[in-house]
Amino acid sequence: MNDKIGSIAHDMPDEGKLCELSEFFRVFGDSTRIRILYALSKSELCVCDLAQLLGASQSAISHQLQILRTSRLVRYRREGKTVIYSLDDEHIFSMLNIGIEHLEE
Amino acid sequence: MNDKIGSIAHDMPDEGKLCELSEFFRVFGDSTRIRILYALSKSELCVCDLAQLLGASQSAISHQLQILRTSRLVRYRREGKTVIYSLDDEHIFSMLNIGIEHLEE
DNA sequence: TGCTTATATGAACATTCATTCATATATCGG
DNA sequence: CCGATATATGAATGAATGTTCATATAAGCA
Repeated sequence: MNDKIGSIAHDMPDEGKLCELSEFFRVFGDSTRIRILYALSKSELCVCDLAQLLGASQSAISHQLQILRTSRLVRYRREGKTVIYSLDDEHIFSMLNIGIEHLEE
Repeated sequence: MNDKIGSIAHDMPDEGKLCELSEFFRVFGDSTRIRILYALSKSELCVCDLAQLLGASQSAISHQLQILRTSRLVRYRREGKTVIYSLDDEHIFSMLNIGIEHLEE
């Protein structure tokens, strides 16, 4: 059984990688951010649309968007006074769907 | 554009569902739990093996396993003095893999 | 230049959460 | 029954985190 542990230990990604992985998942672990991501999976949206849609303050949304930007989960571009956000890649979409599938069992 | 918001609002799952979804993801958002899940994706393991493998205290592992049990991410059975844990379903595995793929870009 | 709207950001506060320590429960061997 | 080993759990503590409030930046318009 020490062999078992040894071989698993050998196959494990290093702690840094698994830490990054948990940080990646943690970003999905907040309902405001999940709702932002879900909304963006339907359409690109500006900050004030998101705030209105989610019934949250502009500041709260902006703070959460910063986290999503830092994690590279969203893209953004400025158009005049507004800034328009969209999902960064399709992994995000499959991620949401796997979660939803899991809950629907 | 109010139409846009309206139709997205209409398509959004209710807040409760999206809250469950974020809670589900939050479970993956801790490096100790991720390492437990990763180890269990290789083989079923008892608590003391997990503790040794991860270099964590028995108590810390036990507390995290309780969270994983509550979220139905792991199964367990008693065998004599030891309790053996394993992954509960294959969604967990695809979940980990999507995360890993995402980081490897 | 001044005013308004849209967005970003820093500080403070309250809450959540992971770990540790101490202790309880459970199983086995003698 | 008693001691040893494996696991679970409650309380306490310190760290991480989401929101709010106030304010800063940026763009458009008169």
